[in-house]
Amino acid sequence: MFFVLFSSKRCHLLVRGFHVGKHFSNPSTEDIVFKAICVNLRQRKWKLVDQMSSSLTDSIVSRVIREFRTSPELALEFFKWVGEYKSFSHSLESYCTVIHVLVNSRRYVDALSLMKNLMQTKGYSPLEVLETLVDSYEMCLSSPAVFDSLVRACTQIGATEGAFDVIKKLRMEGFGVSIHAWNNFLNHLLNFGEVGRFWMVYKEMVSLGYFENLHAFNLVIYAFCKECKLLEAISQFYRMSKGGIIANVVTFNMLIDGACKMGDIDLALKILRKMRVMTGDFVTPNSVTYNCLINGYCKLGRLSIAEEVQNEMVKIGIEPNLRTYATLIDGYSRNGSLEEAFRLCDDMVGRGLVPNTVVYNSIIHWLYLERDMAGASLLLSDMIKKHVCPDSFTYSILMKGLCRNGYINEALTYHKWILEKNLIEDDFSHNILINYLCKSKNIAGAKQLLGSMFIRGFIPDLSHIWYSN
DNA sequence: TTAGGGTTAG
Repeated sequence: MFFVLFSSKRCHLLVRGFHVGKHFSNPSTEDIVFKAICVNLRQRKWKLVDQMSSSLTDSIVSRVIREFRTSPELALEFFKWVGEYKSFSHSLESYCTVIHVLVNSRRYVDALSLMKNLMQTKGYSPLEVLETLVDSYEMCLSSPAVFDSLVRACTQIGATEGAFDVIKKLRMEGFGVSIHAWNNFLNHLLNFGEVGRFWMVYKEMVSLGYFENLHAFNLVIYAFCKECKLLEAISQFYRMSKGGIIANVVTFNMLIDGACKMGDIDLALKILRKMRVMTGDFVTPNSVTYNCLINGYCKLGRLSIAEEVQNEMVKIGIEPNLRTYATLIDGYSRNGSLEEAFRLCDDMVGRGLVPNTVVYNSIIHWLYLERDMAGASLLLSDMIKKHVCPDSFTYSILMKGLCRNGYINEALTYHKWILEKNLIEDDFSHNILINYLCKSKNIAGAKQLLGSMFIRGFIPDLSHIWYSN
C-alpha cells in the first residue's frame, strides 16, 4: 500500500527532497519512508526497497533495524545491503543498533565482526563504540551481554588497553561488568604472557566481591601452571571443589599439562587415572588430555610409551588428531628418529589427516640440524607444492638452517625477500641472522638488520648488542 | 577457557 503511494510522481519529488536535505522538515515523511521500507522488507521485496534507497538516512536505517529486532537475519541483511549495494556510509549509531540486535539474538560472531570492523577499519576507539552502545542501549531494549561482546572484540584484535578502558568506563558509568567480561580480559592477559598483570586484575575483581565461576577458577589454575606452580594450581582445584564448583575436563587437562611441562609425568598419569573417580564419572578424558600426556612423554624422549598412550586413546574411542601426530612426529624427529617420523606421516595421511605447517616445520627443522640440506629443500618445495602456507616458524627455521650450514648470504637474500613481502610477524628471524652475522664479524650487516627491526617495531635484546660490539 | 613446531648469550 505504501509502495503504491510512493510509486506516484509525487513520491518521486518527495524522495528527491529527502535526498537533498539531511534533516526532515516534516517528521511524518520519514515515517512514510520508514513504513514503506518495512512493509517491503517484510515481504523480501528488495526491488521495491531499492526504490526507497535514495531516501535513506541514518535515522531511518536505525529505525528499520530496531523494527526487525526479532528477525535479526533480516535486520543484518538490510544493514549489509544498504552498506554494500547502495554504498551508504553507515553511522556509528546504525552500527551500534544492529550490534544490539545481533547480541540480543545471540548472533555473537556477526556482532563481533561488526565491532572489530568499527575499530580496525573505521578507526573508532573502543570507548567511542562503548559510548554509542550506551546511548542506544535503552532504545534497542538491549542487554549487558553487548558490553561483554565489546570487551571480547577488543581482546580479539589485541587491544588490551581498549578492553580495560571499556571495563573501567562501565564501572564508572554504573553499568557493572559481568564475570564473563572479566574472565575474557583475564584470559587475554594470560594469552599475551602478562601473568603479573593477570594477578593484579584478578585481585581487583575478587576485591569487588565477584564470586569466581568455573571459568575464573580455570584461569587461575592456568596462570599457576604458566608460572610452573603446580602445587598452587592443585590447591585451587581443591578450593573450587570445596566451594561446590565441579571441575571440568579443561581443569584436569591444564593440571595434566602443567605436570607434564614440569617433567612430573607420573603425577600427570595419576591425575588422568583418577579424574573419573574424583568427579563420579562426570569428567572423562578427551583428545587434549591424551595429547598433553603424549607430549610429556615425547619431551622426555620416551617415544614408545608415547605411542602406547596413543594406542590407549584409540582403544577407548578417542581418535588421534592432527596435534597428536604433530606431537609424535616432532618427538621422533627431536630424538633423531626421522625414519619413524616419516612412518607416522604416512600413518596420519592413511587416516585421512593432512600434514599442516607445524608438521612440515618440525621435520624441516630437524633435517637442517642433521645437515640434510637436500632433504630440507625437498620438503620445503613439497609444502609449497601442496599449498601448505609457510609461517614465521618456517622462516626462522629456514634462516637458522641456512646459517648453521654456512649459507649466510642465501639466508640474507631470503630474509630480504620475506621482508619485502611483509611475511615476517615476529623478531625470531632477525635475531637468528644478527647472531650469525656477529659470529662471522659482519657487524655492518648486523647493524643494518638492527635498523630493520626498529622500523618494524621489534625491540632488540640489548644484551646481544653489547656482546656484538 | 586446555594440547603440537622456531632464536641468541654461556
